[in-house]
Amino acid sequence: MTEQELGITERKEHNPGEWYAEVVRKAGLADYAPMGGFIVTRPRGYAIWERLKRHLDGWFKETGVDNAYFPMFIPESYLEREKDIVEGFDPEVAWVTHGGREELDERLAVRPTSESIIAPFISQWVRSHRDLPMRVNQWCSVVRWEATETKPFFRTKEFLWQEGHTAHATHEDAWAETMTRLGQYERLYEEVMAIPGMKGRKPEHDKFPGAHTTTTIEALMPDGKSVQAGTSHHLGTSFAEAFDITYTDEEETERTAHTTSWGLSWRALGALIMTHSDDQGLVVPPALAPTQVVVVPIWQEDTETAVTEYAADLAAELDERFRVEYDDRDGRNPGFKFNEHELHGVPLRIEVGPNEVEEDGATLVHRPDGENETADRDGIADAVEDALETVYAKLYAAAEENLTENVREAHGRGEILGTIGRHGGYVKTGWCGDEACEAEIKDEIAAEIVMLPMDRDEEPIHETCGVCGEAAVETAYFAKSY
RNA sequence: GGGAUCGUGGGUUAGCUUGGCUAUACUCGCAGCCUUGGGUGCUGUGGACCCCGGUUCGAAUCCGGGCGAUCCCA
Repeated sequence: MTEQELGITERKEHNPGEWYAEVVRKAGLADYAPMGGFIVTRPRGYAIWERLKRHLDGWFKETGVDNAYFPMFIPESYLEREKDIVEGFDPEVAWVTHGGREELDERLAVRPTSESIIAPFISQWVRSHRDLPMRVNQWCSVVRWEATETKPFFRTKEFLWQEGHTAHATHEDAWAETMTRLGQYERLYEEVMAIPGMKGRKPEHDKFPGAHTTTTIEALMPDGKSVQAGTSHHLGTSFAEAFDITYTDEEETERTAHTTSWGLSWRALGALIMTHSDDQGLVVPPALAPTQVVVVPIWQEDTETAVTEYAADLAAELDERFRVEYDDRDGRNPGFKFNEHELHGVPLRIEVGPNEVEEDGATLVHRPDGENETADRDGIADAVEDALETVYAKLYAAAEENLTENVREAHGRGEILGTIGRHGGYVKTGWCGDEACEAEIKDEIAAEIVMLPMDRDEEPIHETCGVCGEAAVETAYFAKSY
């Protein structure tokens, strides 16, 4: 009874939607805001976002990206300069029409994305080929007034993200940039979040408005749905033309630049929660956990002094290398503390009682599976380091297994529908390139083409389209998605 | 886009069919006591009927609308 009130009551396997909502609330990550579709990100949730951000931002800076900040409002006339952007985002733009009591002469869009406010400045800043490549990134929030249902972190009307915008001399340079950023997103997912991803292209009809190519990294959730985990767009020259981003080359000829943009949002948090967490609550890989290690002292009246001194000393030593919490709260028994730290997703728990003091050791317990190990007091920090690596490895292995077991091949309408319906996951099949063939699957089972192979010239796995039977031009990956 | 379920202290909830006294219980917070190998016990105390309108002598309960949440289908 008590357990049901404080902990997670829904089972991940039976009711993933409700389970997810419970983890988000009870692990203290977010609350619902008074306006539908908005959330309040609580310190525990924001701390994870900050760590994600720190990793990615570091890699950006190492690879020539500078941070900047642009206004959150975009004049309507700016937004209209690239017609695809207008059409693509029109239904979900929030507008500011008044400043105080005064109606504005020109209404202002709350940025749904910032190409149209950043590009005009890149245009001013780029004069010669020596100014290229030009790279700016901003960490900010954007607003998209989605009509669809919202879910904390996965889909909210306002969300936090980073958006990078670059200009390059050649198509090839821009392509290299696009792939560099996609690679960094993949690295973030794999190394930091312990989630394997698959890289690919979006089909024509699902590209970013106006883009030459939209690339994506997709991650598979345990309920069989795919998440677009990050995107990187080669924008070609359409934005440069619309916003006049030109440069003078070595021969003093004026040329149009090639631009890119790329973004990763707090949807990554949603994917993280959904992937690793369980019926006990949140599970977070060590690299992201606000608290990596919790030390819980366990004593009886006559052992109190010995145990607490030993445990406090141990915690202090570990604190030099890890993010450590020493949980010496009075009036809470160990069981309570264990449950609470499991709910909060602390990757490693260290139990210290009379037995450990006696043996000059410590008991290390892994969050993902409750596995115990004993470590010597000497060299405890190295043992903790190893244990944290083991925790990461366990999480990655489980996620990787889920992915590899859920990429299947199918051919023919019934087989595609049946395979997705029965197992979820990805189904690859030949595709003729016609959107209508995707629509046919989508209408039936709400699965769509989430990805095409990165290499345009790759031979399709089947000679004919899995839906209509015409000649296939490429391989399509169908999946249900968030 | 269509359908279903739901909204009561911070959390979980009883009461609603058949309108009626100070709105139930657990948990939680605070003060104090107790003390620890998987959600310990005791005392005191704090805190709620999603919003607007309607019916009525009287609405948490009935009716209408709105907002919000979850799930299923397209």
